Amino acid sequence: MSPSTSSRWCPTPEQLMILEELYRSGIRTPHASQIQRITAHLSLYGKIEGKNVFYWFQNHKARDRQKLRRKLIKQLQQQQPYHHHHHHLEQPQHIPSNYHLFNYFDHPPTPISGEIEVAPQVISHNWKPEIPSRFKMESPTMRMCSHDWMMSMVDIGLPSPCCNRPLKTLELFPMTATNVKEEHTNTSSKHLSLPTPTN
Amino acid sequence: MSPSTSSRWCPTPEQLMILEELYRSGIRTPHASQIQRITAHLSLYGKIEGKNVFYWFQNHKARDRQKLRRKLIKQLQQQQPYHHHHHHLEQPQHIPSNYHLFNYFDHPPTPISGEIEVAPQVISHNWKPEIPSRFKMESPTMRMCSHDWMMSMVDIGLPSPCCNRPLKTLELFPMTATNVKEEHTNTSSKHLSLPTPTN
DNA sequence: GCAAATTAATGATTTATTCAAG
DNA sequence: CTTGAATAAATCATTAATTTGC
Repeated sequence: MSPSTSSRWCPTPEQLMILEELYRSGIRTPHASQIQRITAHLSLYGKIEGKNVFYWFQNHKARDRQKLRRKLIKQLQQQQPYHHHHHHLEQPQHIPSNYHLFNYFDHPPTPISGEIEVAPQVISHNWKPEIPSRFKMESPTMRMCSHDWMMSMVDIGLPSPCCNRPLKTLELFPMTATNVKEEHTNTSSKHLSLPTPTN
Repeated sequence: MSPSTSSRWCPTPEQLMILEELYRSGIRTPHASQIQRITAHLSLYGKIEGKNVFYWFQNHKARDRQKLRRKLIKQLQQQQPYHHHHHHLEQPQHIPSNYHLFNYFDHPPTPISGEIEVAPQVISHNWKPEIPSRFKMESPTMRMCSHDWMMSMVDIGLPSPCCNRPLKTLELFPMTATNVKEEHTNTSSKHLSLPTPTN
């Protein structure tokens, strides 16, 4: 392939440095006007289009998050193997039956005073956990498979027919493989591409 | 930090996933019986109490709404940053934030009326992605030095005046409207590494 | 040293999900 | 109930790094 007909943008070191500096400064998903300016200034250092800037931030953010997610999963899995579920654990710890009153009062006894709790949000998106086999089907409360359990919960939660969302089959529990389905090696479909791009 | 010394609940990935699945399925404010059951099942995966479940739903719902609200406000506000200092390269072209969608909207302009067109996915693999000319930048003439320019970009990107540098430990305020507060790894660049000057 | 072969990074696309407006 | 807008996740595809045999 001729170098003049490169099919995708190849950032120059200066462009990359500036993009990373912007990212480091907090920009994650720039909008149209920002993309426009960034593109204009980065074009001083080489050929670039707005879509390149857009894609760069998308990918960088996603892969940053992916990295962090993987790190956290590893940490959490190595930290505590979570002993229990031995005997009568199906007794939950002391739910005062006035919990429903919280819904009315909406004032927790220990007020979370405005600050943002980070922990759930950090790892709040999809990820594929790896459940050791000893956690699979042992406890008496796990007789129901979790999909069924979830369905029953949703059933209770939605007595009125307001949410008929199809509830696409999300894999809550990976079946057997201890594979965190990342690192997808792209040896799957390597058919040759068309020879002459119309550039 | 050891989990035994942790003063607050730290959800395991399994717990978090199940909670999010329940949330996605429509549960927003579970009542006492639901909380009880959810807690019972989640306790298979780690230490948890009913109040954790309760608070999780409260917080998740609130932050979901907050995120949406801020996103909408932001994207409305970012339509007018055009009265900055000097803008002789400002083009009236409107770059939407979703560049990728333009492949759908743009390339098959329905040449044949009255016939169902072939689904774009069928032919999209060998499609030569060329952004229409209205997205292409003209050669910029702005010569602001990159530091000042970067600051202005960050200014736009950060409506909150409190964070203009990466906080290493904990970030209480979201920098952009829609991001999840993950921390970045600064060493992702292979071509250049910036020695983090602003400290 | 060098290319061919292989692997890792990353740019570019597609798909799915969300909320809310119509 | 449908659709629009936005974007995150997943995937595809190409380039760069690197490994390997010579």
